[in-house]
Amino acid sequence: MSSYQKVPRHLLAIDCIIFGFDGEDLKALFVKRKLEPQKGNWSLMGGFVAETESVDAAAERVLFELTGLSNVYMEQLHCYGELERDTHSRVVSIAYFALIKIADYNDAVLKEHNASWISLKELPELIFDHRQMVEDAKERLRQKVANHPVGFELLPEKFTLRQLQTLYEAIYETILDKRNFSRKIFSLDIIRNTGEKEKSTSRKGSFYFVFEEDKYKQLEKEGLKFI
Amino acid sequence: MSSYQKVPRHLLAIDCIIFGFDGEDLKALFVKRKLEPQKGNWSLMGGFVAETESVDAAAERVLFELTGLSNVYMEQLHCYGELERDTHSRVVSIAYFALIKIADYNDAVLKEHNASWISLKELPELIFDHRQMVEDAKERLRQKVANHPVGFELLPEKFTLRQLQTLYEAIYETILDKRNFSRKIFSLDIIRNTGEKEKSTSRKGSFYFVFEEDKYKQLEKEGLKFI
DNA sequence: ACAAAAGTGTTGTCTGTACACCCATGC
DNA sequence: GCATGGGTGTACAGACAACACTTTTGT
Repeated sequence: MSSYQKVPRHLLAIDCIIFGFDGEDLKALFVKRKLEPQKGNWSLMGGFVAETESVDAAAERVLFELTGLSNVYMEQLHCYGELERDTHSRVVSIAYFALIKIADYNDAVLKEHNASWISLKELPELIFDHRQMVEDAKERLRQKVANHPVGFELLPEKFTLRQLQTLYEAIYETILDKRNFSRKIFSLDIIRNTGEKEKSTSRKGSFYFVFEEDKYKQLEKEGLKFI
Repeated sequence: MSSYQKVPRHLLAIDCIIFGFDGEDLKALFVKRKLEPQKGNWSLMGGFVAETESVDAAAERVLFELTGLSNVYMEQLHCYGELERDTHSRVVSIAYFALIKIADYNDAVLKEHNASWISLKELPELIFDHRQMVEDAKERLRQKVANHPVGFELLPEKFTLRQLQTLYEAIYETILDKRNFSRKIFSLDIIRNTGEKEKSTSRKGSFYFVFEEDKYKQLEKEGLKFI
C-alpha cells in the first residue's frame, strides 16, 4: 500500500495551441504572460493540472478560461519533459491543440487576457519551448486533416467551397486546383449544398455548404483519405 | 519568483510498450508487477520520473532496466491522465513505445524481471489502462510504419524479403502479395542484397538483405509513402 | 523425380494531376 | 456590355491490385 511513497512529485502544466481560421490565414491564439518568469512575453495559454481533475479536463478548463468555449475539437499533442524547458523550475507540460470557429470567439475575452490571434506565418518569439509546440501542432494538424475532416471545426456552420479550399491551402501552405479540389470533396459525399448563396464576394454568388456528420462517421470506420 | 508556489504536484510515471518480432508474430514485453496494487498481474514495464531527469531520459532508463538496451528506436506515445487510472492513487503516466531486435534481448533478464514476450494476438488481461496503451501503440506503429521504414528496427541486421514481408503482415494483420511487395520495396531502393543466402527455410535459399540508412535519409526529407 | 520455398511480369483499374472555358450577375 | 469570381470536363500518367508459372536444390 505504501509502494508509491518516496516517489518524487512534479509540477504538471497544460499548454494549449488554439487554432482559428479567419478566411485567409491559419492563426493561433497567444497571450502575454502574466506570471514570472518571462512576464509580458508571448506565450501559449496554459495552466497547471489540479489534484482532482484529469489531464484532459485540465486542458478543457484552460481552453475554457481563455475562450469561454467548451465542446470544441481538442486533442493531446505531446508531453514536453525536458529538465530545463521552463527556466524557472522543473515543469512537465502536456500540450493540447484545439480547433475553434474564430467567429464564436468573444472579443471581450481577448483584452481581458491580453490575447491575440496571430498568423502562423508571422510567429513572434515565444517563451520556453512554445515555438516547438506550435510547430509540432501544425505538423499534427496537417496529418490529422489529411485523414479526418476536422477542418470543418475551423469553419462557420455554413461555408463556401472557396472558403474550404482556402483553409486547406492555409494548412498545407500550398495552392490547390479548384476543379480537382471540388471533385475530391464531392466524391467523399460529406458536405451538403444548402441552396443558399453567399453574395458578398462575387456577383454570381457561391453556394453555402454544410458538413454532414452522419455520412462522415460511416466513412470514418472504413478509413478515409481526405486529401 | 514565487509564482509556482501552491501549485499541486503529481506522481509522474512512465510505461513502455516494447515491441519485438520473432519472425512470425508481433510481440510485446510484459512483466508480472512487483508493486502493490495488483502485484503479480501482467503489466507494462514502468517506473517513475525522477526529479533530475527529463521525461525522455526516464523512458530510456526504464527501457534499459528491463532490456539492458539503449540507443533503440523509441517514441513517446501519449500521456494518460485520467483521475482513476491507477487504482491506488493519482498517477499520470506517459507511455512510450520502443522497437527492438528480439535477438538482442538477453533471456537472463527475462527471468530476473518476471518478463515475457507475449503475442499481440493473445493479450492477457493487463492492469489499469495498459490494454488501452498497447492498442494505441499498435495503431501508432501502423501509422509510423506506413511512412517511415522503422520496421527494420524489429529485424536482425540481415533479413530475407520473406521476413520483411511477414513483419508487415504481422503489423497490419493482413496478407500481402509477394510480387507486389517486393516490387514496392525494391522501388524504394533502401535495401541492399548482400549476396549471401539463408538456407534453413528452403532448398533454393533466399538472399539476405540489409537496410541502407543513407538512401533512406534522403527519401525521408522528400516524404515517403512506404507501404 | 519431387517437394518446397524463391523469384519474377503483365494487364486492367483507379487515382491524381494538369489544364481552359463558359456562367451568372451587379454595376 | 463588361468585369468578377463561380462552376464545370477531359486526357494523360503513375500507382496499385490481381493473378501463375519457372527456378533452384536437398532429399
